[in-house]
Amino acid sequence: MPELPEVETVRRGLAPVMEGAVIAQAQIYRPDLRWPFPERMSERLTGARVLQLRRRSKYILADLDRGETLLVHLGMSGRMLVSGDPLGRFVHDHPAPEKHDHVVLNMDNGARITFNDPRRFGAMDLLDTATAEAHKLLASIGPEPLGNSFTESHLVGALDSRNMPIKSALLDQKIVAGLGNIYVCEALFRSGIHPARKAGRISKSRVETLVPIIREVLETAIEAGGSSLRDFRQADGELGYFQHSFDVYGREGEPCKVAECGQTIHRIVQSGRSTFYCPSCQR
DNA sequence: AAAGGACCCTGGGCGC
DNA sequence: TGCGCCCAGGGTCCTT
Repeated sequence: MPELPEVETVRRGLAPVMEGAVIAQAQIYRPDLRWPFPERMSERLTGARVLQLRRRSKYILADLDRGETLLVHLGMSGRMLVSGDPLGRFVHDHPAPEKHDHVVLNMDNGARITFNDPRRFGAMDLLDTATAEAHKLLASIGPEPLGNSFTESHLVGALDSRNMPIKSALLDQKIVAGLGNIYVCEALFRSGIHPARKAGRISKSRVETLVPIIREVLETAIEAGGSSLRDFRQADGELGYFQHSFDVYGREGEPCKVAECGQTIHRIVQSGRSTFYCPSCQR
């Protein structure tokens, strides 16, 4: 479910009920997701105050007041559901977990955050806050696309002499953080670049156009996701995803949205994943 | 070092 | 109603 905009939407949904609150009790219903949970995770979380929620790429980072940071990745199907009564009294009841509920954080303000993930490609870990960026999962991730270090010169340099298709290159988190299958397709469509084109053989000026386009695609998606947050129970970001209408993603056989184009959207498979594009608009 | 494929896991949709 | 197949927003690991 989550690319950068959806993860940011989840972070924004969780922040009001988690930041400043204490994890009164952490319930762990299985020993692992993608990897085993860290040692004594429940004890290390229970009683900790959440200082702030951050995001790095598709990871949510919850800095705790004990020098540790909870790292959360949603994988393909992970959700963080908010329930309970965050503005009311402490909720002591512990309803039976629903299917695929793996971790529940009962906050001292009455909010309950449930991590639900059917496919279990998600992950959780606890890291030292001071060295969080050096953590194995974060160390080699490229620049944040909405940050200052994602520049035209960075992207030109990162793609230079790369032999892989531009589609695969933009999915590579070392080149730029946070993009996934949907928004890569959308960004390539808007830039007019064919997804199979070799990354290193695209002209400098065309690569440069990708930078503002990627920013725009992500920012627009975040704004759309934000509108689904009015009901905080939908902090999982799902509405932000598919209520959005994409130009190409998932539109195989449907008409290109460019006026007068007349082509239909095509689907190809690149490194095992679907790519949607307009063969007329993208060269 | 770089590129491509298998693999992790569950569930939904489809054709038969 | 069941079965088998394909597909899905992510990422790591292994092989060339």
